[in-house]
Amino acid sequence: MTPAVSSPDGLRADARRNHHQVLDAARQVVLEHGPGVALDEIAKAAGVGIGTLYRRFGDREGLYKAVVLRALQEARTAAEDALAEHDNGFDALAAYMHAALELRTAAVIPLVMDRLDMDDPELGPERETGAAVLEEVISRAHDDGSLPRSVDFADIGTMLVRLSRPLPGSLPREAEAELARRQLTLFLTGLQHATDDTLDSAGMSRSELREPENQETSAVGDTRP
Amino acid sequence: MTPAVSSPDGLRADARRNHHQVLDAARQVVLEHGPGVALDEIAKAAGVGIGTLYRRFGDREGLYKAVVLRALQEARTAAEDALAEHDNGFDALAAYMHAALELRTAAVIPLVMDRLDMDDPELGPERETGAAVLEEVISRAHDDGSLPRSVDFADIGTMLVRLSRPLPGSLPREAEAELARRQLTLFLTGLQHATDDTLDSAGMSRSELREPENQETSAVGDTRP
Amino acid sequence: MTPAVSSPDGLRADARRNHHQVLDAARQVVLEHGPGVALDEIAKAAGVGIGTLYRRFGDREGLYKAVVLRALQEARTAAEDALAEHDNGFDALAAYMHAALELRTAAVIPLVMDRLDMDDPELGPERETGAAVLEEVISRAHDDGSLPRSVDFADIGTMLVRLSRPLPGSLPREAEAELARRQLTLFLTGLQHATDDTLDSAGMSRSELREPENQETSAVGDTRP
Amino acid sequence: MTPAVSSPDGLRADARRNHHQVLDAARQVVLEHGPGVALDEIAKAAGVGIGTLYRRFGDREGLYKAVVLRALQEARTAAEDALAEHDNGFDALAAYMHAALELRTAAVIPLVMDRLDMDDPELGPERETGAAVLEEVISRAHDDGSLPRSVDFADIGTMLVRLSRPLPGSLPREAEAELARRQLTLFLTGLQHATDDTLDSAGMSRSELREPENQETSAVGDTRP
DNA sequence: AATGAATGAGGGTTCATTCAT
DNA sequence: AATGAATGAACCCTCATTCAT
Repeated sequence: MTPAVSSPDGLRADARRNHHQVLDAARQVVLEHGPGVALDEIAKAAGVGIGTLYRRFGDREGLYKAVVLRALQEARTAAEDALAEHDNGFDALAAYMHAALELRTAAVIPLVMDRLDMDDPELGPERETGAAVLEEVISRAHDDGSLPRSVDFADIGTMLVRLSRPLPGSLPREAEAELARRQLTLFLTGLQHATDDTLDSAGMSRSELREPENQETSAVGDTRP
Repeated sequence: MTPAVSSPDGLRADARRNHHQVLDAARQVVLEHGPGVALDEIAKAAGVGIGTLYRRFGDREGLYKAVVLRALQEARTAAEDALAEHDNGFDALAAYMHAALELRTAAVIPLVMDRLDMDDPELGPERETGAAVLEEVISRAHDDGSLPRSVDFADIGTMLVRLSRPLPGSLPREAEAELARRQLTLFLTGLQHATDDTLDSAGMSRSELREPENQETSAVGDTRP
Repeated sequence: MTPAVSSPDGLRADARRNHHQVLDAARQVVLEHGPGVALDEIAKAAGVGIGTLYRRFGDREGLYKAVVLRALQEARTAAEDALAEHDNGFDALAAYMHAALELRTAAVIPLVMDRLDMDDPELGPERETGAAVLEEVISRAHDDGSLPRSVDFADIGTMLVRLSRPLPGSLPREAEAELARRQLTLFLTGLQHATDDTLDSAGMSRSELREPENQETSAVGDTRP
Repeated sequence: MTPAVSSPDGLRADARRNHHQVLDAARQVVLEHGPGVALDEIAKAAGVGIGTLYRRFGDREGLYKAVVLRALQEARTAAEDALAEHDNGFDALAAYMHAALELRTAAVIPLVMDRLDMDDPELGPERETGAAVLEEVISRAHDDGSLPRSVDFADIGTMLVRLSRPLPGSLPREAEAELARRQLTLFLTGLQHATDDTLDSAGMSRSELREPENQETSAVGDTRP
C-alpha cells in the first residue's frame, strides 16, 4: 500500500507528530545540505528511525512530494491574499512576488523540483491551482494596464524560481535574503517601466512553458539520488 | 607530481588533445547532468579511460577547476571588450551582462563553484581579475551617473549567476536562453530606472560579498559527489 | 556515530552474532592472506554483506582494532596466569612466552599492527596493560637473578613478535608452530646462559622501544591497502 | 622475448647503468615502503621511466627476482668467507649468521620472497647453492661437536629470516639493526648451550623444510600485488 | 632503447532501500 | 507502528601493465 503522503489525518497521535517532524526536518536539512543529502540525516534530524521515514513517505521522491505540497499550499494562500488586498494589478503582483520570496519554505521547491514528477496526480493539481492563481494576478495587471502584455507568465514565474534558489557559496542567511529582495525590487522596477517595445521576442504563457515544442532540451539537474 | 590542471602546453600531442576533449566533455556533461555526475560518464563522453581523466586532473575538483578557469578567462575577455566598445557606463554594463549570459560556457561556473576552493592559487587570481573588471564596469556607470550608487556589485554579479543557471525542468535550450535574455532585459530596465530611493537597504560591495561577517550561513548546495 | 568497535553488548541478537562472525573471519582470513586482503573477502567469509562490515567497524582500521583488542586481552590473561603459577622469574617468563606463542590469535597482532594507531584511546590502554604485565614478568626475573639485567624488554618483546609472524613460504601449520616453539626454546636457552657480558650494547626498555629519539626510521611495512 | 633479468652484461652502457640504478632503487624503496609499493615509485627513485623498468624486468616479479638474485650471491660469498676464516664449526656458523644479518641487502629477501616462485630456473639454483653452503657450515659444526645434531637446518635458516625482517612499527634504522644483533647473539648463546635434550622434537633438514608432506598449510603473505 | 601517456580492473566506501526484530 | 541492522549497487580512486611516440 502506497503511503498516504499528503494526509496524516487518520493516524495515531504519535504517528501524526512524526509526520510533521519529518517534514520540518526535511525542509531544514535540504536547505542546509542540498537535495542530495542522505536520508539518514533527515531521519536523525527528525528524531525518528530511517524505517519510519520510509514507512511514512515511501522513498525520497515521496518525501519531497510532501514537502513541496505544503510549500505550494502556502504559496497559493499568499497569492490569494495578494489579490484580496490590492486593487491595482501591479501592486498585487509585487505583493505576491515579495510574499512568495519571503516564504522561506518556497525555497525548497526549486531545489527539489527536478527530482519530482510534477505531473503526479497529487502534485499536478496543486501546482496547477498555484499557477492558476499567479496567472490570475498577472492577467489582472495586464488588464488594468499596469503591466505590459509582452511580459508573460514565464518571465514572472521563473524569475521567482531564480530568486528563491540559494546562491552557491555561503552568504549569511539574512544577507542572502536581503539580496534577493533587492533584486526582486529591481526586477519589479523593470516591469513597471517596461513597455511593449522593451522586449523584442514573444513571451511564454503558462501552457507554452509547460509544454514546449519539444526539441533538444537543455536538461540540467543532478544525478540521482 | 600534481597534474598541470591549467596548462596542457608541454604535453605530447595526443595528451594535449585528450586534455581538451575532457574539458569539453566535462562542460557538456555537467551542464546536462549536473555537478554530481559520475566521472566515468565524463570520461566516456570524452572518449578516454577514467584513468586518463584522473591522471590529467587529479580528481573532480581538479577537473572542475580547469573548466572554471577557461570559463573565467572567456568572461574576462567579454568584460574588456564591453569596456572598449562603449563610452556610456550603463551601455557597457548592459553589453557585458548580455555577453556573459550568451557565453554558454559561463553557465557551468555556478553549477560547479561550490565544489571548489575559490581561493585556490590558480583560481583566485583569475577570479579576482574577472571580478575586478566587472567592478570597473560598474564604477564607470556609477561615475557617469548612469547607474545609481545604491546598486552595488553583489546585485549585478549574483543576478548574472541566477540568470546563467539552468532552470529545473526541461525547456528547449533556445527557449531557456531566450527567457534568460528577456529577464536580463527587464532587470536592466529596472537598473536604468532605479534611483537611490528604489532600494532601501545598503548594497554589498565585492569585498562584502566575499567576506561576510560570518554568521550562520544559509549554506546550500549538494552533498559531496 | 562511530561504530562501537569493542563492545557489541547493546546490540540486537543478530547484530551481536554478526559482530563475532566478522571478527573471527577477519582473524582467519588475515592469517591466511595477509593484512592487505580485500575486505570483501572477509565479509564473505563471515557470511555478511560488505556494508555490514563497514557499519560495524567503520573501516579496515576499525576492524583490525577490534581484532587486536581481543588478542591483547587474551595475551594479558596469559601473562597474569604465568605470574600466578610460577615463583621463579625465569620460569614465569618462559611460561609466558610459550603461552603467547601458542595463542595462535596473537599472531595477527604484528601482521596488522602497522595499520593501527597504537596510541588510540581504546587500544593504547590495553596495550599498555599488556606491556606492563610483561614488564613485571621481566622485572621479577631480573630481581631474583634468573635473567641478566642486560637483557631488556625489547629483546623479549620483539622476539615474540618475530616468532609469532608466519614465515613466508608455506609450511604446514603444525610444522610452522613446532619450528617456532623450538626456536623459542633455543632463545630461552640463550637467555638462561646469558651473562651481563654476553651483550655488549645497552638494551632498550619499554619506553625506549616506544619512543626512540626519532631519527630516520627503517620504516617498513606495506603500502596502504 | 623475456628480459634477461639477471645479466645486464651485453647491454649498452646507459642501459647497464639503468639496470643497476633500478636494482638499487628497488632495494631501497622496498625496504622503506614495503613490497607493495607502487612500481612508479621505484622507477622515480631510480630516475628512469616506468617503461624502462618494465622493459628491463618484465614485471614486479621479474624485478624482485633480480633483487633477490643479487642478495643471494652476496649471502653465498659471506658463507664461503666464514668457512674459509674459521676452523671451529660453531665459530663459522656464528660468523656467517652475523654476516648475513649485517648484509642489509639480505633484508629484502624475506620481504619479497612470497611474491616469487623460488623454484624458478634462475632463482632455484642460486638459492640451492646458497642453502648448500649454509648446510655445509652446519654440517661442519655438527661434525666437530660444536653444535648438537638436534639443531637442524630449519632452526638456523628461518631464524635468519625472522631476524632479517623489519619489525612493524618504526624504530630508527640503527636501533633495529642493533636489536637484531643482540637477539642473534642470544640465540647463538642458546645454540652453544643446547644439548640433544634441549629440544624434544625432531628438527627439519633442508629437504624437509622445502618439501613438507603437504597438509593444510598456514599460508600467509599478502594479497597481490 | 627510453619515455611517459592511456587503460581498466580492483578495492574502498557510501547510502538508498528492504526487512527482521 | 517504529526501529535500526543488513544489503549491495554505484561511485571514487589507484596502480599494474601496455603501447604510441
